[in-house]
Amino acid sequence: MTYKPLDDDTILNVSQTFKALSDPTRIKILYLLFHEELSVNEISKKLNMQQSTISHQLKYLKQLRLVKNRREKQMYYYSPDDYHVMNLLEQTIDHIHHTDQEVK
Amino acid sequence: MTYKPLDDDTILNVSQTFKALSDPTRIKILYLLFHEELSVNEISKKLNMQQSTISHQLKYLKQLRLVKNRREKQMYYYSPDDYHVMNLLEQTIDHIHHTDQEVK
DNA sequence: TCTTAATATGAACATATGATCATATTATCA
DNA sequence: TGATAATATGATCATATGTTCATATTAAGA
Repeated sequence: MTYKPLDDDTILNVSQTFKALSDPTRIKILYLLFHEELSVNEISKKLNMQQSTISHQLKYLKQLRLVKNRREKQMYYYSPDDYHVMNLLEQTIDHIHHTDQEVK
Repeated sequence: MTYKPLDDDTILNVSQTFKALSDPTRIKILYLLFHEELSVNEISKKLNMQQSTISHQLKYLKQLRLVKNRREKQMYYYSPDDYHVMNLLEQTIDHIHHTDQEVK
């Protein structure tokens, strides 16, 4: 494999992708959405967190196009919108589950 | 696929893994080491960054066991130590390279 | 139209983070 | 042993980040 320096755009793009997955709240949200489409209120109830917190994080995830939403009456239903990133998350969860936990 | 809430340890572990990959400097270091074993000085010269900065980040990566080192005379040679994480990085770089860059 | 439900938004704040500077540590070799 | 090379470390600082609070926005239904 030949070495080719990464350009700045790529590095920024990669770091943003991983940063999106580096926060516990965002991980929980994505993991929920992985299994079912949910409204903001449903997410905040399931995670027992403030509606505002969830809304802010959903906005963050939407800006990065990791989730999308659709309106139904007064509610917005969110769902994943990036197969590759969801795959990274799934892989990593699986890997950790299959690895001895006492890393410390 | 059945839904099973993530336990706190797993979430922390996952977030730490992605956080390690969320910083441009750490990405550059890991990408260099992906191709060859290097000393601290060599890394700092290749990246044109301060020795102290590199040393701090290597310590961070070593604590997470993403890199290891071996001594040779006064020098420490660093190399990757986590196949799964290096794989995540490689996958993501490849994916971004194969995706249209004009995201925004 | 008034009220309520659902969501979004902006300011504020505390904490986390990454780089830098100065200096310490360690080993090598003359 | 004294000087030098390579690396590590700790303090400091500016910026980034995540949450909260209060409030705005929007749509639906009585």
